[in-house]
Amino acid sequence: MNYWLFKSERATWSWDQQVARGEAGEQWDGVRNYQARNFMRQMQVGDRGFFYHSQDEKAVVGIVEVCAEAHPDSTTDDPRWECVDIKAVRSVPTPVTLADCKADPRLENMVLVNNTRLSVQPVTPDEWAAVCDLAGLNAPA
DNA sequence: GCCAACGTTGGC
DNA sequence: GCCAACGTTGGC
Repeated sequence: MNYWLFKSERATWSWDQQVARGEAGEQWDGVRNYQARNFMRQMQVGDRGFFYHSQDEKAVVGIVEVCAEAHPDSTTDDPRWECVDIKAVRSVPTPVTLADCKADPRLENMVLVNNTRLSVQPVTPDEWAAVCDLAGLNAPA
């Protein structure tokens, strides 16, 4: 199983909206970036991810699970763009802010810290465990 | 609201 | 195939 991080502006698609979709999940559409798309193509059902609010909150607020592998993005006719579906697993007890990540030496190489503009990115198992720790989860989700 | 970083586009 | 111009993202 692999770990990922999904960024969203709350005004565009919020964690509350994601949670409201329940088990059905929602397609992670609108990505128009090759790097981000390529990561989505690597995803498998059951992979886990962090849900991150960019711009205003700048924090990891929830855990999601991939529930459908990459398929054409229905929001465009352009065949280049694909997306996966994700569903909410749980909210985190304590949101982990970008500042928290920058301050933690375990996360100094995290993509979130070093490539601010990438909206879908991989997370290493060690980083996953460290962020879960900061989020107040006793065991990695 | 500004600006830095970065990706994409298009002219040559 | 290079590179300048431009647009977008996202932190501050």
